[in-house]
Amino acid sequence: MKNRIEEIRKERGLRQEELAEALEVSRQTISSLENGRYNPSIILAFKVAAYFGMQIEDIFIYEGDAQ
Amino acid sequence: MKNRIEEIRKERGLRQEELAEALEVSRQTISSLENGRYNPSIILAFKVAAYFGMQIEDIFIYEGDAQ
DNA sequence: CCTCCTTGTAAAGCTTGCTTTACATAAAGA
DNA sequence: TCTTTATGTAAAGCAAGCTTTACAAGGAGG
Repeated sequence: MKNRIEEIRKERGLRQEELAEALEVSRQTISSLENGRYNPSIILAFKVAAYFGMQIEDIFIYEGDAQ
Repeated sequence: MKNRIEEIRKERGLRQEELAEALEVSRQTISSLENGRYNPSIILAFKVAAYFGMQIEDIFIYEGDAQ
């Protein structure tokens, strides 16, 4: 799974901490997602998509079985 | 999170076990998802959507913060 | 140089997603 | 009645997502 969180966050001029607060997660969670340390839960993916006003599929890119 | 897995599975004439096999998870996982015992990982949500040829948002319904 | 701001990352711990094994039950058919 | 098929669910255990605390490092500005 790749994701475009960092890209979209920066487009909107947000800091990791601001995004974290808006999504009700820790800053480390945002950092970890942006750097691919783990995948979000589906709940968090929905929150991200809702906050950005986008579809999950436009933010998170599933690349087959591996990862 | 609600989901339409059971509904779509039945539309397509599949047993839980067949769907489980196709998605490479256990039958209990399908049963648990259909009965709302827990939410899927985002990877599994992507697999379900890909298998059904639908968008995640059309199968899984996020209902705000609770659940 | 010093300080602040932003980000990266690690460790420990809790919670949740998923597995295997196992048993129960209802429906359908011989 | 007996058996088979499909489904529900529980328990134990491992893996992954997320938290808090903590520290490191680069860039910008005084």
